[in-house]
This record gives sequence, C-alpha cells and structure tokens, in this order.
Amino acid sequence: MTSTEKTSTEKTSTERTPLRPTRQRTAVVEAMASFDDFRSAQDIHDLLGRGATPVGLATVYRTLNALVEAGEVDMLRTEDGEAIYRRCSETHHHHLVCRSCGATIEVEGPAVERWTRSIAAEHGYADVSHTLEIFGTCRRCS
Amino acid sequence: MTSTEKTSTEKTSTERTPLRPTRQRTAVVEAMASFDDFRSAQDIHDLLGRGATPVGLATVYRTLNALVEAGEVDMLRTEDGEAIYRRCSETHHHHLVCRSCGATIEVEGPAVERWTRSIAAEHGYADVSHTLEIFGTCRRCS
DNA sequence: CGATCAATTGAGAATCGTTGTCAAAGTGGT
DNA sequence: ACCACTTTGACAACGATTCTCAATTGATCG
Repeated sequence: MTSTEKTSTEKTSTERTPLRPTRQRTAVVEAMASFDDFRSAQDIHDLLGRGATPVGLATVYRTLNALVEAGEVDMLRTEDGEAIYRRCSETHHHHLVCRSCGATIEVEGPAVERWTRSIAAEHGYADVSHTLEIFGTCRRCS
Repeated sequence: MTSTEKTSTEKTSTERTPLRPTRQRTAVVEAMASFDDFRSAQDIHDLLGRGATPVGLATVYRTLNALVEAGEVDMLRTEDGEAIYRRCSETHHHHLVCRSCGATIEVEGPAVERWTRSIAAEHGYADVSHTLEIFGTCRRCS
C-alpha cells in the first residue's frame, strides 16, 4: 500500500485547483496518447465509451480543457469552428492537417515566426501570439 | 480574399448563382461598410434591426456567407469558435488584431503564402488552404 | 476504521451560434 | 400580367459546448 504523504500543507493560497488524478482523467490522458491526429471531443468520448472506462461527455470536455490549459494538449479549430484536440510536443509548431482524415504533420517555420514578430513590432503591438494552420487533403484521401 | 485562402475550385462547372441585388442584401452590404472591426453575424443583425431596414437573421447569415464566398468579406473565428466578419480589401491578406480593443491591421505575407503552399506540396497535400492570424496588444491598449 | 468535506462526476437540461424548412413574397424575363 | 425561379423570414432543428446539481469519490484527519 502506497501511503502518499504530502509534505504538510502545500495548498498555495488562492486559485490553484488541486486537480486530482481520477480514474476518468487518467483514461482521457491515455486515450490522448493512443492516436496521432486531431480528434474532436466527441470522438474521444466515443473512443472511451467503447473501452473499459467510459467517461461522461462533460468530463471529457472538462478534462480536455484542463489539459489544454496545462499545455499538454493542442487545441485548434476546424474550418467550421469545431474544436479538435491532440497531445502535443513541447516545441512551438504548426500543423498541416488533412481535412478529411485528420492526418496531421507538424511543421516548423522559423521564418514565419520571425515575420509575425517583426510585423507586430512594426505596428507597435506587444505580447504577440499567432495561429497558423494549414489544411489540405492528404494523398490517400484525394 | 479571406485570410483563409482556398487554392481549390469550390463551385465546379455549374453557373454562378445570379445573386440578385435585393433590399436586404444591399442593407447588409451597407452595414458592413459602416464599421471597421470584426463583428459577429448577430451583431450585424442587431445593427440592421435598429435601422430602417430590418433583415432576418437567417438572411444575414446567408448574405454574409455569400459575401465571404465572393471574397468581399473576411471571416475568421474567435478563440471560442464564433465567426466574425468584416469587409475586406481585394488582396489576400492576414490580420494583426488587438486582443483587447479589436483594432485590426491587414498585413500581407507573400513569403508565407509560398511557404505554406510548398510545405503542403512537399507532403502531398492538395486543395491547400491556411489560416494565419496574429494577436497582440496594440500600443494604446498596453 | 470511519467521519468529513471538498473535488469530481455524469445525465440531462440549457445555451448559443448556425443552418434547414417551407410557405409567402419578390423579381426578371417574356 | 404571367410564369418560373429566387429570396425571405419566422421558427424549428442541430450540433457543439457548457451548466446544473445530486450522487459519488478521494484525500485527510482523528
């Protein structure tokens, strides 16, 4: 038996939610590890539903959002506004996503990064961030 | 042009829909000419509602989509997936948007266009489109 | 061990943006 | 004016996401 003892009261005063490692949270994380493309929350929910650990849709959404917040999952929007998720690597990157099957390739574009930064600076915009996604139809789907 | 450039032939062969200049379509176009920032379809609908020419919400959506299709209006999505619209200039471009006040500057990046196209081609993706928006805090807001 | 208490869950209701439906009204061409 | 075809709008339908809230779970402490 693993008696996990926390070093006294580590509760950092204010708004940080403890975030307990529950059965369903683990399930979601594992599910995210099981595929490489971007999937919608509903897809992920279905995936879990068929498995041994069904997780409520609301919980899937909650967990997914938490993971995005924590930077462990990438979230982007399809052309019609639906959110799709995927576990992400640490480095900053962009995606080349197949519109029909979702196959994703991570791409980097140092030049683009530089460009956006300079454009922003040129106009006096601070705190710059940007979104860049490329959509297309992959070879197998066309 | 939109910040989402389609390199495909969307509407095939079939003749272009006539697109008649009706009272409500004119009203929407005029409304679009009356502001410089991105607004949601509902905002635009409200705007018209207060004016002398109310237009049904469905029609606003239809018209807006037609305008986007025709390349006369830019459409992009907010962080939470809502579509926002703005009249746009002729050329393909992207936007530098102030996160807090919405002030928008159109920017062009031929290099980026070329880059995305080549990346896609390199991986065998056809029908390429892309989205690129830059967010920051403008001078006045920071 | 058992009580306690807050975090968490899930089923379904509620939102919200957007699109579909369809009868009624408008438009252009003849 | 007549006809064929758009277009419109009120409202229903939809799909994605969030909210509600009672029931459950997990961690902690005595």
